Amino acid sequence: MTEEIKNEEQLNFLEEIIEADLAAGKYQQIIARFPPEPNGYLHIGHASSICLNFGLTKKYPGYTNLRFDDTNPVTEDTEYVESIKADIRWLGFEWKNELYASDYFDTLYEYALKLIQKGLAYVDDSTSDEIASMKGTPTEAGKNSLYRNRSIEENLDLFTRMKNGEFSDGSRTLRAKIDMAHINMLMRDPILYRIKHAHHHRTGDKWCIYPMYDMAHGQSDSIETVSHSICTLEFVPHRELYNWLIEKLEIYPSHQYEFARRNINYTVTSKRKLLQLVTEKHVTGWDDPRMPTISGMRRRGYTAESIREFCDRIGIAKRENIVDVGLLEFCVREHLNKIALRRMVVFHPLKVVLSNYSGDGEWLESENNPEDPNGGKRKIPFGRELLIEQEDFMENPPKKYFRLAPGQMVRLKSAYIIKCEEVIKDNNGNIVELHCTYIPESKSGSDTSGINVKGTLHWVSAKDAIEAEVREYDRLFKVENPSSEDGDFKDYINPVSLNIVTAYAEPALTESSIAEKFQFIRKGYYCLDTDATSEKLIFNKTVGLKDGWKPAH
RNA sequence: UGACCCAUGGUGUAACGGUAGCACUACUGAUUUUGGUUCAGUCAGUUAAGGUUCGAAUCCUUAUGGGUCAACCA
Repeated sequence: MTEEIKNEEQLNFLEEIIEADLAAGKYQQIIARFPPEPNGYLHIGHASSICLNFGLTKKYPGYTNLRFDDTNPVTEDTEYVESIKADIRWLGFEWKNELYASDYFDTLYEYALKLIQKGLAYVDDSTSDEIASMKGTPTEAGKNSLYRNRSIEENLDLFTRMKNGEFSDGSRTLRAKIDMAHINMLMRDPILYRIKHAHHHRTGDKWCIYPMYDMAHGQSDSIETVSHSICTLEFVPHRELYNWLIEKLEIYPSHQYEFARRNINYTVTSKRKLLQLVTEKHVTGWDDPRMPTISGMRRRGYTAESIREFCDRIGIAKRENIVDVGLLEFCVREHLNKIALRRMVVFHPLKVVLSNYSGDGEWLESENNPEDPNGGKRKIPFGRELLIEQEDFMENPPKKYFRLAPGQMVRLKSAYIIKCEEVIKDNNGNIVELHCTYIPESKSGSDTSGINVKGTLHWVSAKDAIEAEVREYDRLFKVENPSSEDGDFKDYINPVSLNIVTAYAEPALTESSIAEKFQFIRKGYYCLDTDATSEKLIFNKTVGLKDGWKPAH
C-alpha cells in the first residue's frame, strides 16, 4: 500500500539513481557540488543546474558545495565570483562550503607527481600544433609523441622545473600516458598541466603551471568526497578519463552523471556568446533585462520563485531540448499575479473630457490586488479631464469591440461608467479628444445605475498623472535557435528588442521601490529599474498580460 | 568513414512488460469592474520496419533522424 503511494511520485533518472544508492546503503548521505567557472555571469541554464543539485540535497540527506572551477587564470575574475554567489543566494539556495579548485593546487601537484612516478604521465616538449596534428582523428589513431618515453627521473626533473618557472608559456605540457590509438579522443594522452605565467585571482603569482579541467575537476570532487557529480551531456566522453584518473590516483571514487542542458528558444545560453553580447555592446551589460542571465532576469522583474518553478516544471532528462520561453513567462505571470500591486498607467494617451462633471475632482479607492484580500487599497484622483489609451477607442469599431466608441458606454476601472458623445479631431482628421458624459449613479462600489457594460478601461486623471519612462522588451533574437542558423549568431539579433515609451502614471507610483512588483492594469507586469532616480521614474516591462482579444481584420 | 549519447502531441516531461498521463501552448464555453485571473472542456503523441511475448512506448535487431568527440577552455 505505502509502496503504491510511493510509486506515484515521478522521479527523474538522477533521483532514481540516488534512491537506489541510498536504499542499497552505498551512501548515508549524498554530496553534490555546483562547480561554476568564474568567467561569466550565471544564466537560466545554470539556474536549472543549481535547482537540480541544491534541490537534490534538500530532498535527500546530504549537502551541496559551491566550488569555483578556477583553473584558468586568464579568463577568471573575482567580479564573477561575487556575482555568482549573489545570484545563487538570490535564487534561494545556500551552499555548505565555499570552495575553490585553486585551494587544491598543492594536492593536485602532488597527484601529478604520483602519476609521473607510476609512469603514467610525461613532460612533452611538442608545440600545440604538433600535439594537435599527432592526435589523429575520430577514425584514425594518433601518433606517439617523441617525448613519450622519457624516464621517470627526467619527467620529475622537467615537471619540477616547469613549476619553478624555468620554461615559457606553451613550451611544455604534462600529459597522461594512456593510448594514442584510443577510440576515445580524450584518452589519447590528454594534457594535464600547462604553463601559464599568469596572475591568479586567488593564488596570485604562486603558480605558473595550472591543471587542465580533467586534472582538476574529478580530483576536486574526490577531495570533497562528492558522491554524485552532476554535469551536462558534453562531458560524457570525459567520464572515462575521470574514472581513469581516480583509479590511477587511488583516491575517493566520486561518480559523474550527465543530464541534457536546458536550451530556451529565442535566446542563447553560452557564456562565450553572452560575453560577446556584453563586450560588443549589443546589450547594456550582464544584467541587461533582455539577457537570460540571472541578474538580467532579476532586474527585469522575474522572481526567484518563478525561476525555481520553471526549473521544476521543465524537469531533467538526457535528450536534446529547446524549452519554449512561453513556459518561463507563464511561471513569471503565475507568481506575479499573486503578488503584484495593481496600478493604472496610460501609454498612448487620448484625452477624455467629461462634459457633465463639475467640481475639482475627487479621490477614489481601488484594491491593490484582487487576488489578495489583505492587499489593502489605494487612493486614485479622478477629475473632469482624463487620459485613456488611444487603442481603447475606435470610431468605427468591429463587432464585439467592448471598448469605447461613439455612443458606446464603458466602465472606468474603480470609477464611473462613461458614454462617448463626441469625437474631436484636428485639421488633419486625427482624433485629439473625446467628449463624454459620466453616469453619477454608477460610481464604483455604490452603483445604482443598473447599467451593465462589457468593457472596463484603465485611465489616469490628466492633471494628476506623472510621467514615467517605460522600457518594453522583446525577445533578443529573431529566430528560435540563433546558434543553429547559418553564419554568426549575432546576425539574428532582434534590432527592436527595446522600445522606450513615456507613459502617464497614477500618482501612487511615485512611492515605488525596487522590491515591489506591479501590474499595470490591462498592460502587464512591471518593476522599477535600477536606473530610476527620485526625479525620474523608470519601469521595466517584466512580461505582458496574456492577451485574449484580437480584432478580426 | 569510427565511437558514444538520445528519440513519446507544437513544446517540456511521465508511464520501469498490462487503460499512453501531467503541464505549457492553441481553441471552445462559463464567471469577471483587468478581453487578466479562476473554472469547465476540446484538439493533439509513442521515428520506421522486423522480432520476443497472451500482451511492447518499454526488451532484442536493423534502419532513419538528432546530438557529442580531433581547445595548452570548462
